Amino acid sequence: MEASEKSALLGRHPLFRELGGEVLGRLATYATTRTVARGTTLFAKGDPGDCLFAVVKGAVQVTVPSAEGKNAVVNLIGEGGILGEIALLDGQPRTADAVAFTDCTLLVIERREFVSLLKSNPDVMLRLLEVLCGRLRRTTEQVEDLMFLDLKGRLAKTLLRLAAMAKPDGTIEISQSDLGQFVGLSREMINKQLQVWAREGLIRLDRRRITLLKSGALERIVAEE
Amino acid sequence: MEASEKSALLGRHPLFRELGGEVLGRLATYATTRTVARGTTLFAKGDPGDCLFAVVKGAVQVTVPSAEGKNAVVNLIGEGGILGEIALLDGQPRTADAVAFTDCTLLVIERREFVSLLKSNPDVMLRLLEVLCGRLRRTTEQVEDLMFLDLKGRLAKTLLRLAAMAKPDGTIEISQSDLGQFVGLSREMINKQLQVWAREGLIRLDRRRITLLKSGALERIVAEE
DNA sequence: CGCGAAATGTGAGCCAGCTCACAGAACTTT
DNA sequence: AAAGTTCTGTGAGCTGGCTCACATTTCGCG
Repeated sequence: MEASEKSALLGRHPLFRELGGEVLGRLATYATTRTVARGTTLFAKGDPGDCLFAVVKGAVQVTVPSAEGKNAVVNLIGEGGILGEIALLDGQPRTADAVAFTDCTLLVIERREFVSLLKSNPDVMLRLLEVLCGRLRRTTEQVEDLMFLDLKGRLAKTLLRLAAMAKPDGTIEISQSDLGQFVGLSREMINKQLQVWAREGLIRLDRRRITLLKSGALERIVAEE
Repeated sequence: MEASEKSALLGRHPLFRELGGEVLGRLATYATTRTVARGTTLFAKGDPGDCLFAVVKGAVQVTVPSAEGKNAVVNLIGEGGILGEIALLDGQPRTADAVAFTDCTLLVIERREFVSLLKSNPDVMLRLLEVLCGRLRRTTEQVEDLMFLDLKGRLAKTLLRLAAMAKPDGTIEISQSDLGQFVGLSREMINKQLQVWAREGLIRLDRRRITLLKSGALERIVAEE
């Protein structure tokens, strides 16, 4: 990828939006592009965290692994999102695994570069604070959901969230087992609930695809708990 | 409380540690002291967040309320901790309730003051980034725990965490129902498990007090899941 | 001191979500 | 087109944690 292209890509991200052209250019020259296939591990929990990723195309899954091989998805970073900032900032090991959820192209920025950018651009730091606040709100909400919502509520909420990130036609491309990991519930139960909603006409099921037909009804299900 | 006293208190907090005396002094004159009794609500979820709290003495419980009156504790901020920074930073409503867990004395800093401090002191911003990273790690860990640990694991972990915050004699002063809210499980189940551990000699139970006798054993319980 | 409130201890039964165990369907590889 | 592999659909039975319902103890206080 060309430097000017990278520069344009980075500039599109909220974190870097306000940077002047020349700073952006410098950052872009140091950023490397990486293209990976679905399923590729970008980093694993416990690794030293020495770089920041920006998603140019595709989506990356952030998951925490359990002792017994089960994974729980804590976040899905779509186009224009960044990931890996925490370990980068505090120098501690990574808290989670990151795996390409689709084929992806990414920009990788080394710690050294990023830190020096931060030091010379307080605006970026402010932006970063905002990004972290957003993350914290999301994660706190997830704690709430785990404590207070049951299968229906959590599943409905997850579907709505995924739909919001995906194509605007309300179609979600995901296998039901993957969906189970997003929701944090067993594949079988997910399937049973989806069947119910399909019979009620709220959604449409195809292989590796879910189409939301009545999002309003799903929203009501989330709310009523 | 006197200004010099406030100044000293603030200076003790990691967030402000590196500030020069005169900046600290200015901050201190604008900070107001507030003393509240156990159970006082500092703010509620949904409120506009226009101030930052620093805990001088006592501890503050951060909880999220559910529709049906149940509360789940997401954090406990002890002496030297701060709270309320998220809503302050991003201007959104508060994500959670904050209630004095013990009698408390607090310092309250208005948004206006804090933001101007931030702008003129990039060091503080860096510190703040660290604080947020820490919060995010904690919250993510809580998500993990909710997904992967059962009653025993979560209870053991909570006990260890509370013990680490409390007096060094390994004694925790809390009612079992409050403990239930910390762990996110029913008071009855908490009680039954505590009984088991008491019989096994891992802990000692008194009214509103739990004493850890063999923390090692509890740590092992957390680990083996 | 005695009464109400708060905190603890414990059994009984319920139920959401889990696991296990398949069966069929739909892709993909050779 | 045959043989995997990955998905989906579904029943049966188990179980951890919940709720409900009390009994008991301890504390605060008028």
